[in-house]
Amino acid sequence: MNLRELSDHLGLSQATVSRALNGYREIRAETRARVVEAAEKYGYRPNSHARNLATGRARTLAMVFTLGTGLPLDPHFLEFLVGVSEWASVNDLSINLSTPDASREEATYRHIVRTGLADGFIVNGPRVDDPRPGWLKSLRAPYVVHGSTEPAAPDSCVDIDNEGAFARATAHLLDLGHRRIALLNGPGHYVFAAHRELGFRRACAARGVPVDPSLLFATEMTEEQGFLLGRRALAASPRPTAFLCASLILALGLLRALADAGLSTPRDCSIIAHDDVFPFVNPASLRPALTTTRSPIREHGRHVAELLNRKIEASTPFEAHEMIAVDLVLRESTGPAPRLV
Amino acid sequence: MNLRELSDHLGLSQATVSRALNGYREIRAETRARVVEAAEKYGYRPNSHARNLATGRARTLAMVFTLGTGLPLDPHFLEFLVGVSEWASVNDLSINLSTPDASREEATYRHIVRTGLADGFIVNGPRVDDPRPGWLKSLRAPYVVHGSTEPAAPDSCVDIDNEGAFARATAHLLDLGHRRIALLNGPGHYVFAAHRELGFRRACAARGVPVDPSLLFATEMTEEQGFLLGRRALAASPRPTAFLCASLILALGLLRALADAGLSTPRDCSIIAHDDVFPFVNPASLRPALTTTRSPIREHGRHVAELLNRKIEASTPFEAHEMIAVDLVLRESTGPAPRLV
DNA sequence: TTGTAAGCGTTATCAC
DNA sequence: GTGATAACGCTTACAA
Repeated sequence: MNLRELSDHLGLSQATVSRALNGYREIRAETRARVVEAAEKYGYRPNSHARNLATGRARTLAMVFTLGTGLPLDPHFLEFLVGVSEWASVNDLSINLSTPDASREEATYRHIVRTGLADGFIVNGPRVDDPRPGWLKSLRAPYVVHGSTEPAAPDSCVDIDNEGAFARATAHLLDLGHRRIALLNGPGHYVFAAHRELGFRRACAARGVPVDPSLLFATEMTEEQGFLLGRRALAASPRPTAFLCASLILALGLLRALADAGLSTPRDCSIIAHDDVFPFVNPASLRPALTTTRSPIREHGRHVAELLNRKIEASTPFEAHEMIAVDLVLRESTGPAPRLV
Repeated sequence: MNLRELSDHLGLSQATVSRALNGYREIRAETRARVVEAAEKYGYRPNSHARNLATGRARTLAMVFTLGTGLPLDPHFLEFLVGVSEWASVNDLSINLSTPDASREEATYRHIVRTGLADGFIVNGPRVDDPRPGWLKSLRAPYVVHGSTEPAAPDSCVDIDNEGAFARATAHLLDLGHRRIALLNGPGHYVFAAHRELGFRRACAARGVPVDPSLLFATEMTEEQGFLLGRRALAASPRPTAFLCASLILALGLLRALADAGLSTPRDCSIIAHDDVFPFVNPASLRPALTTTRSPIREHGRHVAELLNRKIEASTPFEAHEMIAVDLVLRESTGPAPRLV
């Protein structure tokens, strides 16, 4: 059933039916009701390609996830993606997802713009000196960055206060008397990791506590790395009495390393992990329940989608920086620093 | 740059340019070369909506992931999705992703078909008595199921031999002398879980080993459940001497429960887990390295995409069942059964 | 308030 | 081998 058939049935013109369905003011209420009812009855839905062709819009948001750039395709991305998709569903937009390898990254963006597949882009996992904002600018495509680009860049973005969150977590550990704190951070080429380290250093500096570079780790956020680096950190002497983890997955590995070393938390060693809130690992149910800096990444997705859509619909371009709060949730994995061995 | 502009530049008709670019035979080689070169030079790309409107195809594969149906949105889905997307990218298809809640599930399928957003569907995580194949059939939309639908249903699907894999794993444990084996299975309403239990039971029956129903668990595949159910199973008396886990994530929790109980693997308790191959948890790097039934789920995605595309392009409908092999990878977590306590 | 008609940018069907 | 021209199904001036 297409528009012409429907309008024939109704004895109205295509234009009138189209306007009735699209909520135009000038349509008489009675006519509109008749049209809407008939559309319902026949299950009419406007063909998306025809509509997109006529309006010049794709009603689609694009996410390009480049494989092999060091960003492991982990649950963070999935949760974020779901957030985007939820918002899009509700607002009748589609999601276009592509996963090129690094060599075809730029071509993929250009392809999507040139063919009109999407109206705007979400840039994930901004890297230091990220080329993507530049590409998108020269393609004149709207985009929103999830995370921040360096340094106070003019790109629209939605981010959490990574620096503040890690400074606060660090301060909490310092308050508890910890002086040797290890940081299990994300990969160094990501902006968020740099910001977290900044927060860590800032809190330490504020108390005059020196930072031991050998306790700073930048790594992929896998269980395995959590275990390996945790073990390495614990071999230091004196060993750290507390850990800050950039992700719950890392913390899982760290817990294993601690158990392996016969250390108990929080008696021998405190832990704070950043929790992006995955459905399949709950920090409150771990042993011990983990103290976390918490920010549901799915919600970030909704915010990003909403902002991107605003940019797409904006008659005059604008940039916006949205900052999402991070909670520090105290549970059982943090306690007073032990005497050093 | 659109087709008209390009053909004007070339002094050719739109029809000729279009045909040259689409590889039609009748175009003179020289003409084609000239056209291709110009298209390259001006960065011409056919507008996807116009093309889709003209051809009646969307060149898009749809994945509908319904939230809150008990399928946790876990890394399995993401890895699978990447596989689909990789294949799609290479073959110049798009992915349309939506995540309705359960109440809008059927409407979402209908919406996508009616609006022509996609040419075919991938059905994930088939459930017992799954309504989706029925919906898609009545919508006359091509689809491929990832997994099997009950029982030997006529739906096209790509699946692994869940029953065979778990039978083989169970047999291996029985060979090692284990007689009390606990099964940490996925949620009962999924077909794959039913098949795995079948394999388990078949192997036990073949040796005349009775199955203790209190050692059979059907659960969401989270770390937490692995821990809780592992703990519960270990409290039985006599306790199980081996575990079969439906996922590596469950095994992670189980390992925690074992450590908690002061049990060592494989001395006190053997483990075999099913490994879908995630980038962020590597069974070979766990302590002990886990014996697994292994089947990279990303590869499933590629197979499903390829089969779905064949169905979409088929002039005459057909059904195909593709079975992917599962490896049993022996590592350190399986050993002879201990004397029961 | 409704109808007419001109796009939107392709592909496909004819002629030549 | 190439060129007109008619779809494809919708939106949107412009007319009435």
